[in-house]
Amino acid sequence: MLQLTKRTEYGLIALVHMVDQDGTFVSAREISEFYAIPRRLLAEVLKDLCRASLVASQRGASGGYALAHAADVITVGDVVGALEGAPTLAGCESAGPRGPNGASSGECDLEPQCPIRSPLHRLRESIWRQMHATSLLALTTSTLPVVQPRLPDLPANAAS
Amino acid sequence: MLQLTKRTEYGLIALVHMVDQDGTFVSAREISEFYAIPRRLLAEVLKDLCRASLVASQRGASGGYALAHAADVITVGDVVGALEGAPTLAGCESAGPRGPNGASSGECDLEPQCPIRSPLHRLRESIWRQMHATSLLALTTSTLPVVQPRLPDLPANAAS
DNA sequence: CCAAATAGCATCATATCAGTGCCCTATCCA
DNA sequence: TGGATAGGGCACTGATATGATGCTATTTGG
Repeated sequence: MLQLTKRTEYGLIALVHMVDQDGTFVSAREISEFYAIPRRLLAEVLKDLCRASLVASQRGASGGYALAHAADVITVGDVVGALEGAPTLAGCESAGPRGPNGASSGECDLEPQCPIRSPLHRLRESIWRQMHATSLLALTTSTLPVVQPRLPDLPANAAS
Repeated sequence: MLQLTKRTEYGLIALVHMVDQDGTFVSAREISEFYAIPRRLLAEVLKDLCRASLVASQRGASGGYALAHAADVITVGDVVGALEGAPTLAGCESAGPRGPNGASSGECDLEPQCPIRSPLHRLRESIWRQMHATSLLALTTSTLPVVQPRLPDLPANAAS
């Protein structure tokens, strides 16, 4: 559906929240109450982020979570990858190992040949790159561009 | 889940197939057999593409579908928009009308404030732009770059 | 008239996801 | 030392979207 899951959304919000509380451990309950996010669900998300070493956890009373790295190091791509895996766009490219030329060597479910596998690969990687070029710091400082390199203007041939 | 639906995948394949059969009407059955795509599902997809004026349909025997525009005019963004609507990334930005500055004026489900709405908007629009910059022609000529400007290299911290 | 093909609608099955509950372990503090 | 707080792990349920199919009507060419 080309949409981030609620889990990723919650994870991003929590991480951005931690950017402000620099260094201090924040409890999942505090975040969940502040943003009206279901407690347990947010806890699951933060746990996954902890497993991915994006946040550090502190158990026990007055414990909580804090960023494991600097805010300009953690990227949206990291969060997405940790919470929902790398995007695939088409089912073709699910797990096919890619050769040195970047073309997928994996099979496509659609036979005898899938005409969109390779180009969709590049589109996906482009999106993936953008997400990895967007840091938490960029999310907090809304005035800064999210993606460093400028992208081409929207072509006029967009029918939509 | 940040993944195109099967419907979009099938639609793209069908459209690319039509690029080769330039002008000639191709039946849904032919395409479905050639690529082993479920007949009925492909028919539904093509019907939606016809409603979106991306393809022209010819009813009756020896009928079928053909591109309604040139292959370099129809873009992946058009197909995605027609088959699954514009991507939203976060639930925040579902249908909020955007002001002249590009910032969403819509409400976010998460209160009192959603810290990721605006930046995610830009990310989404960037992805959206890429899709609209990728034409069917670019999908067929795999040797050409899908997106014009080069993007930064993928960081090594990509999970999975 | 018949066969082929689209148009439209309704339906079923399934995978994913959102959300919750229960129990355990760890830590702080009185 | 015990209680309260907070994370860790797991399993489970319900909702939603999607994949896939079936049936019927309508159109068109031979």
